[in-house]
Amino acid sequence: MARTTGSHSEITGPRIREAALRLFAKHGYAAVSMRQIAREVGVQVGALYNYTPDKQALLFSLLQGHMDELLAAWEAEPRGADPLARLESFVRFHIRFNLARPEAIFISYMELRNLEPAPFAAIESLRKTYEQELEAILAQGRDAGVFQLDEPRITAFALIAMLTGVNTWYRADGRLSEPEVASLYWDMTRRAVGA
Amino acid sequence: MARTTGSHSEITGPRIREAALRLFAKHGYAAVSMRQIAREVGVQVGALYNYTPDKQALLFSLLQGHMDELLAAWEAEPRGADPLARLESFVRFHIRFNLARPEAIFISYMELRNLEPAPFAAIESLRKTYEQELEAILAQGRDAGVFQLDEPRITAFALIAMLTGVNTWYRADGRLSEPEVASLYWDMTRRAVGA
DNA sequence: GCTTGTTCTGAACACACGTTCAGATACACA
DNA sequence: TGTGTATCTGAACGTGTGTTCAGAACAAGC
Repeated sequence: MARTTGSHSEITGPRIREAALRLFAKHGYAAVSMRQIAREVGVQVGALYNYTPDKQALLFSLLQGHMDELLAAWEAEPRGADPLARLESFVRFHIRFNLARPEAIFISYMELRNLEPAPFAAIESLRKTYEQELEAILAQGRDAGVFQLDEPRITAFALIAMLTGVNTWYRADGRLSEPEVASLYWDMTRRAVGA
Repeated sequence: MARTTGSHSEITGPRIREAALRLFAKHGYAAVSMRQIAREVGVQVGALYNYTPDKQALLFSLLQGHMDELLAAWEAEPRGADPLARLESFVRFHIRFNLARPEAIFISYMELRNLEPAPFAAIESLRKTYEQELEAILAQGRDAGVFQLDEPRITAFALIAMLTGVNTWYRADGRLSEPEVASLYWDMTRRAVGA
């Protein structure tokens, strides 16, 4: 009754994060207990506190990790030559990235209110950075005369909401493949911005 | 220490529902306790159980009430003569209705997972009915040759997600009025469906 | 003024919560 | 093989949870 055989922080740490992510996404942060997470990992509650100072820090860490990954992945994405190509890149990237991480996306949109003001502001700032990437593409396209829109920021909000909505209905074993879905959304996007 | 002066079910009942709606929207269903709701109403916990058999039934009642109201309001909306006019009606109705009830909209999208399977299915069915209203308009417009789209259902999902997103950023004291916002979204919608 | 039904209080129930910590065991390295 | 560190257990802490219910005070109609 103490350290168990085969126990390693490089194993237990990620397993805790994965279990927390899955449970938070399924039941909601407030509805999930630390004991539930521990049970999923196969460990006693106390052991969790070797990996997080408290429950909220665990949520924050998941959210921040996700946002960092999102921004890094977009940064690494090859960007198109012109605004139209860049917009298409964004649309396809957003759908591909989101469909690969439905749980992280879910908690990023649902559990922000469970953060204290300071952590909340930190995540909000990262999200804003991402939104501004799209907003910049839209503004450039408008200035270049390829997009017809008056409000780049609001258009960005509208498009991101539309694209993120894919996660609510898409099923990997459904009728349409992910690239097909991306093409459908790209068509709507292109038309919505008047290109 | 018993029935208090001026106490009436026609007064306390709605106040409980309003307090629950506000608190659920702000903190989430699981994070709100029955004692918190009671405190907001100015009553002891036990009194709540004159109005709901349990906590989850209170949530379900709020969700169902909201969906019924939504469907009834759309039913009462004057419908346009052709698919294009009907689509514009839908867009403006959706934005107007949602912006008037941000809290109900919020919990309708966030707290479904806190319902047991049967109540969940009941709400999902109502939501589906609403989505099919839009889907029907889109299919009619496509058949009439006024809309260019291949997938009415997916287009409906995309548009509803886009329109509902207004609630995440709109502020009544902001730069744009509600009708201005509705017109912006109507422009995007019209173009997205190729009309 | 009395009676009947409505509405609420106050206390209690059993259980779950997040968090802490001393002690015990396994691992890593000398 | 022995020593120090990393990791986990088991138990406990105080507090909060949803829910129940007997009894008390009010409202309404006669």
